[in-house]
Amino acid sequence: MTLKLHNTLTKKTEPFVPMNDGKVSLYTCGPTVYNFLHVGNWASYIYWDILVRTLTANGYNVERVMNITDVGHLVSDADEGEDKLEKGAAREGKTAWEVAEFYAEDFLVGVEKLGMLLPEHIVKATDFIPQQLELIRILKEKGYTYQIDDGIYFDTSKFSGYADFAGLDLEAQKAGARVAFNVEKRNPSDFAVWKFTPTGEKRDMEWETPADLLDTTEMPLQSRSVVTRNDTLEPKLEPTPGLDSSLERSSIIEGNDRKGDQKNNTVMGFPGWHLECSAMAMSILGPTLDIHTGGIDHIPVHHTNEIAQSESASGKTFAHYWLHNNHLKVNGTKISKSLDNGYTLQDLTEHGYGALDYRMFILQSQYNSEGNFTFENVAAAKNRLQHWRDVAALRHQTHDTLVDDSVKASDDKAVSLLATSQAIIEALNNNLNTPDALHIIDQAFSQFDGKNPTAIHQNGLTQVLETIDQILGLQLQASTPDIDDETKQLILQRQRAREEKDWKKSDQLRDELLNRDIHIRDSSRGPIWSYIK
RNA sequence: GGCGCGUUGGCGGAGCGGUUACGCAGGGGUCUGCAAAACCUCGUAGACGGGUUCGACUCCCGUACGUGCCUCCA
Repeated sequence: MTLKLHNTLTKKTEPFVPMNDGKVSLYTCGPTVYNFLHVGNWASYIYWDILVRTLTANGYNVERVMNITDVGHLVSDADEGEDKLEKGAAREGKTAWEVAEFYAEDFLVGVEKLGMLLPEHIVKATDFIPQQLELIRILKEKGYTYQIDDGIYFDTSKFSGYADFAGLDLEAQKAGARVAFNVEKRNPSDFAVWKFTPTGEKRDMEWETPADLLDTTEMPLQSRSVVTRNDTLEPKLEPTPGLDSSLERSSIIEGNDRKGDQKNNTVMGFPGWHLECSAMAMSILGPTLDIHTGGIDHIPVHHTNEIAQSESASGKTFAHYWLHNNHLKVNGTKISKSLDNGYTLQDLTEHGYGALDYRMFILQSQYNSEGNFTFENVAAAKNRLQHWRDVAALRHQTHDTLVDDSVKASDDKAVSLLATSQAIIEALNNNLNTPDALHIIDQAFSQFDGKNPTAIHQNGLTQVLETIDQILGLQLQASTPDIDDETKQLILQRQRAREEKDWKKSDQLRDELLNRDIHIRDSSRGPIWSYIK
């Protein structure tokens, strides 16, 4: 069966056909590194890791870019409010650069713990400032941008079909809007590609705005207050006449270290959040991508804007396939700061769950369905994974001096296991149906339950484990190493004691094995060991 | 207020217009030195009301509830 994926662009599940045979270019919206990632963030990256592994299993050579947003992502996706990085810096008494580095590092640690493959390119927004400025330059030359007091904006009315991707009803949204928007914007949906550093504010992260990007006729009046319209509860914020003068405001802050900048007519600024993804994706992978992935929340704003600015600049389709993961809920409700339910990997550890237990939990739902995180549900996943590890440990116990693998090859188990690997891939080819893949594995593993380990075809089992580890990344083999010779001796000694009906000694030895985290169960055909975890 | 999505057994969660999903948890039984495991077995899911159909959990409409975005939180 060929790979089928649900494409947000066409709103259909359709066969995946890449631009170039055997090659796939993929862009994944990465984290904004201003805090620890929570379970919902991680879910997204686990699903896209499965996507990459599935593409690879289908024979594709995947080139993937993931960004790390370390500048410009404002508290609101709509370019209002504070910069998340600068806010994080203030909170922790560090610079934005330090905050970004710390959480970017933590992200990579999490990626490893969760058994994810590293993208070919992990890139920071701050390392692609020239490319972002170049993209603005192209958009400006083509007439898609305009400048207002606080930045350079993209005029969404000039990109026909702006509302199509997300199925937006712009008029209805406008009418229903309950908050202020920057009244200088030509359209409520217009977004900043470059924001000027507000007067009086010293940012850790800011860059010189190239002169050719600025409107020469009307230099940005940095210090003018942003006029906002607010038609709800807040009092009207009408600009006070007289105070709305840039010169007056500027003079108030003359004493700061930006005085020199002013003299040179240098305008400092920083990129808009949407810009970085387009700039990095296109500069590394070219103007058109095979697949672009991200969270479902990005459809109406971030990805809509990415498409608008990318396609306006290049004149080409930005991405053929758009995949979106649904959100994970926690205890039946959404993850939000105010509820303090954004559990981190550290929280999981404190509750006794490992990263791979969490990975298993995530795989139990399909990426485009709404999952529900509870510790009870993670416990269920942990038990399932533990069972799989017990099966994986059987591969160390399949030796039988009288019956080797070649004899067992006639056993039907080997054959059915071979089909299992293919069945797993086919389940994933059906729009990454991970729950179905898990079901197939359970079915295959149920063959081993109650079987004498020496009857198991070792190569067959090892091959299936390899497939599972490759495609689902659950590290079944790495987490179940063979036991050492000394421990094996203890097991043999215990067997002898049991044969002599020396129950006291055999129980003692069992306790000693428990101390080594090895659990023994006495099957009708001899002892079977497994790991305690 | 506007736009959208969802509702499957104790919990999680798929496929499918007519045949067991599966997992976790739980009940009963067999086996066993004990323990554990294993094996057998049980619970008779599809929010509610209509419609289409020979037949619907699966398609259509409505109602209720939940939830998401538009607005600060992925």
